[in-house]
Amino acid sequence: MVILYIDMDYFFAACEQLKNPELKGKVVVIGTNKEDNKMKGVVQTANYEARKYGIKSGIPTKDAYKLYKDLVYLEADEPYYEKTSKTIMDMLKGYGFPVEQESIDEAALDLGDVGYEKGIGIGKEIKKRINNETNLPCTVGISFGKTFAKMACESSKPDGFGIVTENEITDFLKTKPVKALPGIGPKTEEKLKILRINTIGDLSDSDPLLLKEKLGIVGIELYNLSNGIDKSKVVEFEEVLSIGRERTLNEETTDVTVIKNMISELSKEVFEESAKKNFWFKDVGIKVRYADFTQATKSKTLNHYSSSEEEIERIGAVLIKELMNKNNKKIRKVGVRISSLMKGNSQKRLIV
DNA sequence: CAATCGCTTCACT
DNA sequence: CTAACGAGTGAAGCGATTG
Repeated sequence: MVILYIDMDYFFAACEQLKNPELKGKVVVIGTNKEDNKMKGVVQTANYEARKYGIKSGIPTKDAYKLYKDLVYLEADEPYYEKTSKTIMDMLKGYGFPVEQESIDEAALDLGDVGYEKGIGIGKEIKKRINNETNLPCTVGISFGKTFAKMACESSKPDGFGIVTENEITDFLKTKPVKALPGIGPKTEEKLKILRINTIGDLSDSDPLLLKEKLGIVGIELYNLSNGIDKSKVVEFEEVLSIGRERTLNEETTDVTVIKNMISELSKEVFEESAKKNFWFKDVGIKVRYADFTQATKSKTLNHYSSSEEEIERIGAVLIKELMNKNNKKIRKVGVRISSLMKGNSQKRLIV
């Protein structure tokens, strides 16, 4: 089995540099927020010039300015990135292998049993075509499992090409920090650190039962990966499980009217997104983040599938009221989400 | 006792 | 150097509830 993993390099920033070549060589940051309240947001993508100064995804924008005061801040131009993404994904699908789109700028191809030699040939060609046809840089990874292909890709960035075979996997993994495994973030890293597990090698030498106890099912998957066992599969049609929108308010507040207005706005956006994709939903949920950064959520399962904007908004209003009655802490951010989705085709109009 | 519900936690970019 | 107060999106996990 040969899996090809393609990941665009600093995708949003690269797209912006394509639109405006004058940005090349400059420190560029795409933020999560609009220009007017950019200091309340975080960095979504930073180009490599920015990364040299320690600016990376997830850090507060105001910290990015501390690291480099003359950076170029840009709002995300999602429609443009989506369009570019589609061009790339369509090209990948043209090869006829199963393709899983992992995100807006990542995809995995299952080349089946073509062997590494042919796989590398196809990978090189794809990389070249992406460079030629979009003028954007990307990195390609090849391995015998999706997760390992992703890791091969990650470790070859930027503008690289990484191959890890069955024979090489043990050496490839053993000295890397556990954080290099997809799915291990700060929290899991910390839990493992307490167990004195710092590298993937440590993980492979650890007791799987202990991992299961401390991390649940995830622990077993990590144990397998650390031992060179990658069960992940390329899934062509990954189904969407939920659609949500959340937004930070201009100022922290306990004002019901302000909150309800935001709920309406978000409900509308969620509805539009679901209508565009032709989804019906059976669950509506809301989320708030208080001024102290603690979070709370509340959700309601309907007794039927719905496709009504009014219903999202109405339930959202009820739920937020229940949440606000419980305490009157200031609210910083609210979110609306629908889940238990079903394609609303004429064929299946299920009333439960 | 398995499926569903309601909610929290976590990992990305 | 470390703790910290930063957005938005989504999936997964888990205990409680229910039929």
